Amino acid sequence: MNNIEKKCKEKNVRLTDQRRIIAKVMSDSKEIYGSKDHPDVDELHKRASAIDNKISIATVYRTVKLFEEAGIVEKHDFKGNKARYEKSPDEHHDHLIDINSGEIIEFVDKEIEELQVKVAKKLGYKLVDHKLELYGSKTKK
Amino acid sequence: MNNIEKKCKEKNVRLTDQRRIIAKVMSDSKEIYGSKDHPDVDELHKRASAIDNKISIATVYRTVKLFEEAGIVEKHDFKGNKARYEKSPDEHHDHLIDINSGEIIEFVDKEIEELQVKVAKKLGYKLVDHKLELYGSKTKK
DNA sequence: ATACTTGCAAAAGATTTGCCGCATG
DNA sequence: CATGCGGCAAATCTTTTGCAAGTAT
Repeated sequence: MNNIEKKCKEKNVRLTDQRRIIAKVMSDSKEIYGSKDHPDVDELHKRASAIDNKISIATVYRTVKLFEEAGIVEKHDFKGNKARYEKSPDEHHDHLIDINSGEIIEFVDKEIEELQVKVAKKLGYKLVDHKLELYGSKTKK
Repeated sequence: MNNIEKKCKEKNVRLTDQRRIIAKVMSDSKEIYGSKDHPDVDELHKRASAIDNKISIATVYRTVKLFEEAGIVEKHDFKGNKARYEKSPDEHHDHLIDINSGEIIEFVDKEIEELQVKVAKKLGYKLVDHKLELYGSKTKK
């Protein structure tokens, strides 16, 4: 039983064949495709279809939304196009997107995290969520 | 002649009646609606229509895209919904969005800015662009 | 048994585009 | 005059939804 299935149990999200498949596809995502992998719904549907070819894209949409609301996966709206998903990481991280290759690098910077809280507080707010995306091009060395 | 019109001249963006109207609406945006104002295309169309009621929404779409590509306005994809626009500020800033009221507060934090460059460099990248959005709720005092 | 899920196709919401007459430089 | 622009409606793309039938607990 993968991580996502466990979380479904915890959160009382009913498991079905389709959801199990989508859970598996998302759980496997990184191992198979590397750290750059943040699939969109189409891609998830493709991968899920390889396991069960009658799964519909509507179900994929419904399932990622369900998982997102349960805090099981994270949705990202990187520049421009469709939403992309990754399973909720154990520790939070942000993303650097290679503007040439599209590759996504995950990173954490404690200092930046702390400063965000501080900035919000200074403005009279409690920080609830944040989004930090860096866009860059590889330094030719 | 407003700021946006000036920039159009500079960048050789041809001015037309419609574009002048949209430029004016965006230039006025802050003065009229306050710092929270980051209108979406519908809203821009509404405001433009008040000046010239035959302006079409397709033109608004085409114009904001044109302005964006010329670096004259900035496009934001805040959580979830449609794109919102503001005229390119003289100095860059980021946004804190009040998750209850939708109000948008602009801020700059030099330290965070510098850390971003540093993080990118550490990962082997030159920082080209970034997006930082804080989502928070007002601290009850 | 009952409430929740799924697949399908249709609908919806946002944005883009083809065409053709019209304006701008 | 030549090139580019604007209006309209149709097209596209992504995501959501109504419905009838099937499934999980």
